[in-house]
Amino acid sequence: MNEIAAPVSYDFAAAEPAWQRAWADARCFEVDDVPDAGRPKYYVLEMFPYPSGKIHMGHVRNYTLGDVVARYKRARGFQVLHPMGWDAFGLPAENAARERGIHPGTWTRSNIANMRAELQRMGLSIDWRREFATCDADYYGQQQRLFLDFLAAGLVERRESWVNWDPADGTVLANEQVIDGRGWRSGALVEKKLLSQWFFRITQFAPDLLAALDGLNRWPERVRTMQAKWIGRSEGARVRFPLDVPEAGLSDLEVFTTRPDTLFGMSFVAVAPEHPLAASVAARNEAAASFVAECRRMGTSEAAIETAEKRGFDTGVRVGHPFLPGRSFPVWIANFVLMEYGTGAIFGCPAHDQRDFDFATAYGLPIPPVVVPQGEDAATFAVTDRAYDGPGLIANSGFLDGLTNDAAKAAAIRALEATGAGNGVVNWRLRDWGISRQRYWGCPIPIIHCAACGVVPAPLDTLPIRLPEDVSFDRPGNPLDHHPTWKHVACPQCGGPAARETDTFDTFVDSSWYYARFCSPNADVPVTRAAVDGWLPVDQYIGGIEHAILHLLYSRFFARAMCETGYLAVREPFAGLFTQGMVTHESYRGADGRWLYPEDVERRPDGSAVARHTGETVTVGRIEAMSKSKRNTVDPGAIVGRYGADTARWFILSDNPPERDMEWTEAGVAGGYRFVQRLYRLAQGSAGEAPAFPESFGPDAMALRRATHRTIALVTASFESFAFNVAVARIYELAGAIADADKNVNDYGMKFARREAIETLARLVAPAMPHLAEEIYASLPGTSGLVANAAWPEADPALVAAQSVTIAVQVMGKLRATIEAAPGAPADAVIAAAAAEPNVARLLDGKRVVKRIHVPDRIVNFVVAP
RNA sequence: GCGGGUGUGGCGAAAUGGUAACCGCAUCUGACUCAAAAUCAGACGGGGGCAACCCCUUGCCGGUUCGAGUCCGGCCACCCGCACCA
Repeated sequence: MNEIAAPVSYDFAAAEPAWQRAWADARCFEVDDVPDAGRPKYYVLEMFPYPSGKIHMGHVRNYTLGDVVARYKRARGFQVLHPMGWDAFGLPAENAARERGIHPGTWTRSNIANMRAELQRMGLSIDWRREFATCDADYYGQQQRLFLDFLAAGLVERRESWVNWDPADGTVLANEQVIDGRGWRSGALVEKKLLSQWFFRITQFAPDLLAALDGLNRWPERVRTMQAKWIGRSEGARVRFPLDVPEAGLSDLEVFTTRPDTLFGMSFVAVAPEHPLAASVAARNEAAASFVAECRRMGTSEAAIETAEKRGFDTGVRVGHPFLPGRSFPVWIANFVLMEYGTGAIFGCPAHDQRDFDFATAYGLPIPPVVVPQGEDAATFAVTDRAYDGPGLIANSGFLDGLTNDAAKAAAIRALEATGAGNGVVNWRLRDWGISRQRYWGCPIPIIHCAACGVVPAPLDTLPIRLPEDVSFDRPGNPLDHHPTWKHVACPQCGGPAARETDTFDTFVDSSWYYARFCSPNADVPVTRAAVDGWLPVDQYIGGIEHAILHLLYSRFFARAMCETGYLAVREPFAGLFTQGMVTHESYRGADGRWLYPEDVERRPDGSAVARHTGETVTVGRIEAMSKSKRNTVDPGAIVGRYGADTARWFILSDNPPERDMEWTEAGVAGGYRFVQRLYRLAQGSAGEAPAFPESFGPDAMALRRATHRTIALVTASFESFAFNVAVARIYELAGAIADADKNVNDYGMKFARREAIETLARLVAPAMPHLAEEIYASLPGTSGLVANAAWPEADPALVAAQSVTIAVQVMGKLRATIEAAPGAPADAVIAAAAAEPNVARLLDGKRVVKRIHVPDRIVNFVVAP
């Protein structure tokens, strides 16, 4: 990094804190819990941060984007709710406690203090009075109350279930937190384990969560697609196959299929290793038991990676077939059948399903074809190399013969329903949300377990159930569980000895309703109706794409659940969603292969790089997302210290479109810094006197005024569409136009035009560079108050309208000349002028013009005969 | 495999179906300076031509259109998400 050696005219280090104080003193960004009915509201929210200790560039980008929107909307006359808080529960605090003996609360509070100061240095327009952390008892106590209301409303249930067990963290993970068979945080291989767990019944809302995606037209298409796939609706049938001999207390085996049209092509039935029937067989058959145990070891991990090999175990159990009386089929345990999907059992139709085909081939099972593609003969068609899963006519299928797939599906379902052997159903991929975590640093689940009364909700007047402070992390497992006294309480029902639930909520619960709490953060109920009715939904939510599924789906569920329990009227919490790209940087490695921080590397003009202190040669690696492991991070604090917050914000906005990944470069920041200084210097030229509106303007002054008003219109349009980089380009142009004008006459009209341009510039850059904007605005004569409270500039339509337009002249679609014309000039005159252009006339000479295209103020195109 | 996205100068990029490359970064040249930095001015997709001008160029091939970066069809590459979902 190069030091800025030049004499600095704008002292951002003094100005930025001063303006931040001025905004705080004027309470510019504070709004009421209940918005004014008379003014439009706008709720801007960025995903709140986990208090890891320091902000990173991803935060800077996220909060800069949100702040620009908030300040812009405020200038446009909206009352803007723009809050900030902390997603403060979670495992890192416990890790810090184990590793360094710091209490998780102490660690978290000190991180929050640090990060709050860093965010405040960015000059964000936040109503800090609304700040809270999810580890505040005021917050998580209300969350406990929500849970109890959800429980009473039938939205929560407790059940035994196979869970994903993270042996490294000693906790349960949701399916969504298992990535490639590994814990999303620890990276440890996940095992299957049977535990009693609390579940939010999110599947109740599956149809609504899917259908409502259509209405979220201010969400990125890909996020909606990801959610739709995650919810995973599929139409099919449940089919019951009678067991020849009852097994596991079952007289039949239930299967889900989307292909009831291929029921006559059945070759076998297969159940998941976790299926009760598999357990029952394993109980009396050692070989089956060892197969099941092997599958469990593989868990979701190896299986996901080694997708190829299909393995199974023939249980010896046999089932009948609803359409084929007298026939019987084998029941296998198969490693590719998922207990979590459908009924945990399938019927195998190898001819028309590739997985079943692979399995049947491996174990020598029959492959009877029942769907005949067009052009094939039912008598001779056979499936040999791979399954045929395309369309065709049904054959070898009794009453279904000759039907199309769709007709056969319907007919098969009718037949199943008539005999009671099955029925048509819609199946969902979405699973209920398991929320129990065996951890200390989370919100305690407000439940008491009594030997006599069973599961008893904690009485409302005992909330919040606070975490105990005196906990030890000197042994593995959950400190709440081995706390000497905390969990021992009297049963609220019978008064006998009972124990608190020692599990805490998944931290995704904490972040599923914080947007609602921000509306009335100090209420002694979870939310107050007038506040949430006034402010929700969030008009613009901004954050990373990594939360496209989990956090957003859970929040959508919570809004629905809070509607059902009377807290909200809004079922969709986020009307608009913007997903920003990542911040990337070059990575560097020393000769010995270790990663180097950018601040320790010097780029040479020839493109090579050396270590700043040792001079050793450095290899420049890929440009990738900033990460601690690659050490390609840049500390926002250092950047703000060296260049100021406005420069950092400006560079972030100017570099590229915000939804794309941006590359953080030293040259880019330095460029932003130069513009900050340039703007400041330009503004000095209009200090000192306040010109009144002149009687007339010279041509140069008029040109500058037109540039000013055109810029207002263009920047406004760009802001509306999140095209901040385009807005920046237009602002650069206006700055250039002022500098150009300074070379010309400086009459009275020009003085006015120049001052108007400078003031406009200050207001236009205010959302992006709020401190500099105030500094400039205050230096101009005739201004008063803060830009933060000023209205957005209005473009004068008369000055925006072009005085003359450049019309492209084409011959046969190729550009041959341009002409100037008055806007709206009649077609005849424009075409005549175009034809008179020497270059055009030359090309038209001797040719027959068959068509003259004229698009007003745009283009003339002559089409000539060949 | 399925779904989504992206592909334009050295780089980040711009462009209601209507002058492709605005603006910035980097680079080069000039002014200022003893000198450098900063600042200011200019050049900057490729090729041809003394010039006027001409040709080529938005991943590739084709189509629609007076006109395509933009719309349609088919490929290629890369990125992201999901993935034994029955």
